[in-house]
Amino acid sequence: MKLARSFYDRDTVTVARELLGKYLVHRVNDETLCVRLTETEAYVGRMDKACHAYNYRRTERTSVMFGPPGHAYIYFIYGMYHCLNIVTEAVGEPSAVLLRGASPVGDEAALFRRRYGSGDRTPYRRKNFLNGPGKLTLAMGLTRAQNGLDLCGDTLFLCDDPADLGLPSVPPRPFRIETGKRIGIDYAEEAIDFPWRFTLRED
DNA sequence: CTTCAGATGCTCT
DNA sequence: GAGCATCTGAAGA
Repeated sequence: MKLARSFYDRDTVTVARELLGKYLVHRVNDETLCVRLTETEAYVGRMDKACHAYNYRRTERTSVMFGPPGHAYIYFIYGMYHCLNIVTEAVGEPSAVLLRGASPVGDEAALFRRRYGSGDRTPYRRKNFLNGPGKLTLAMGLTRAQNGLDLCGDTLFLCDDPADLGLPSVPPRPFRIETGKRIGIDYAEEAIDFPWRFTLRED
């Protein structure tokens, strides 16, 4: 079942935790790219110095976060990577969840091709395949071209069960959530220590 | 396992 | 012009 607008229209930290184990789907041409989310981070513009929209700072880049929840905020970083965020909370409250890690589901070959090209130059590696925000967007074929997309549409969305898409259904297993500090925000002063990074663990 | 440098270009001041 | 919500390969412990 596709996640509804109401799922995203909630407290950002809650959404970040509950996104773990959910499936991200991108339909492009005749391909269905799908991953299971394993790592997220919360960003809240109202009071979080790590957030691009801290203190309600509104620029062309951050404008999507000010809009309705359940949309994609995708930005370009370090000259060569993209990061995908899920916009949360009500209109006017700029906040989002950064998707930092996942595991492949379904057509792994399509994900590998986007991440490593044809494989001629870079060998396909299963290890560390989707454990980073830039890797995730690369494999899922996401760039600024998809910035602002409505996740309640049919192109890019999240769901509870990939079986609805004809993909192999993974039997749900219990997991625990590991909590920690966010990554790569050394400039964020007191917000450096916010425990807003969440990782799915199944031991 | 760890640290480290380099790549590379958009975004905001 | 400075900084960046990153990744990779190389080198060391």
